[in-house]
Amino acid sequence: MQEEPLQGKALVGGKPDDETFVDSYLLYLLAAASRKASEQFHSRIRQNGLRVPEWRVLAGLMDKDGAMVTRLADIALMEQSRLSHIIDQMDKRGLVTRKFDTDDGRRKRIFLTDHGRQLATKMVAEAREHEAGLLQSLADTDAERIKPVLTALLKHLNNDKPT
Amino acid sequence: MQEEPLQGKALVGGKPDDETFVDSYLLYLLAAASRKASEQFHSRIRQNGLRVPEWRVLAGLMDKDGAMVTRLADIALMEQSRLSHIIDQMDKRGLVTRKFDTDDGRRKRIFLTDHGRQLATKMVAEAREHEAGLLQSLADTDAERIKPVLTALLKHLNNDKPT
DNA sequence: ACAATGTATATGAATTTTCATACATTTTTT
DNA sequence: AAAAAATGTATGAAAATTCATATACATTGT
Repeated sequence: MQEEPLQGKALVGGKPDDETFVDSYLLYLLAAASRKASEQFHSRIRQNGLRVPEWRVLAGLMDKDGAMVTRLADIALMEQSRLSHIIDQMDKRGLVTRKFDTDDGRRKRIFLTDHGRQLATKMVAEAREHEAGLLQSLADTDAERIKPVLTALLKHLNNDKPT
Repeated sequence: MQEEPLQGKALVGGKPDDETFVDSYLLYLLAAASRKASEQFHSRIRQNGLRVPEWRVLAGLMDKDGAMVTRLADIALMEQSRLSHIIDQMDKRGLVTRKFDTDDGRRKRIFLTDHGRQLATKMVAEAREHEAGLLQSLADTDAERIKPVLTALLKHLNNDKPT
């Protein structure tokens, strides 16, 4: 927690583009694009009394209602134990419910409640609306081609699964 | 925390593709691509005794050593207060150091220490290496075109700054 | 020159997230 | 058919992150 004096603007500031790292680093571009693109919508999520991970769970369940925990965690881009905690809370709030899987006693399957589905439906509509605006503002841009590119990347990433 | 019986595979599983939401939702694709693409490298980061946000700080400083806190938080994709906490820890570990800005007494500027720069340099090398592998495995794929597309998207996102 | 307003960072309590592991069940091996 | 290994979920303590706000300095308007 030391504090030294000296050093001002002088030393700081831009390098020539060919010396920068992050701006041309794929994983950074992905993370940055995701964060910056999502910022606005994330605040809409909060305005609806949800946190981002909860929204991801709702959205995931809209596509795969009754998903098992592990699968849902994968879809919702979070760790299993975190999902368990979040399900606890969403269950208490009456948004989702757990049911035993008939075939495999280890599994629980997560379902939207009526209330949950109602909220999810509303949010999906907002999401689509927001996305439309985003995509429209992208028209006539390179970024326009982004969806197929991301889809291809994801497909690729899901194949030769990690080390 | 209720647990009901019944319900198995029967109700679960895939909808036709045109009914799914997340798989065609831009913000989801971005978040998923980012997470899945980064997974492997993130474990490398931890193997080097860093957490992901710390790596982002190091990487950011490689490009903009002496950045002010707010700017660095933006680069490192995190909130200002979080960065402050992280700087505390990195400072204690001797990776970075705070210096007063001569021109504006409110500002602090963050610099890599020698040790920090050494580690950052090593990690950047690893990152580039890892990225090369990723890009290579992408060759002859749509995803190949991803960088320019993301760059365009980011540029766009940074212009008409949020509402 | 002085309020008033705005900006930059730090701080600490509250909340969220992670990490390691426990527990229950299923699958595989012998 | 046991035993061993693997899988699915939950749990709780530890650690990280957020949120609201304090503090300090800068800028603006009068």
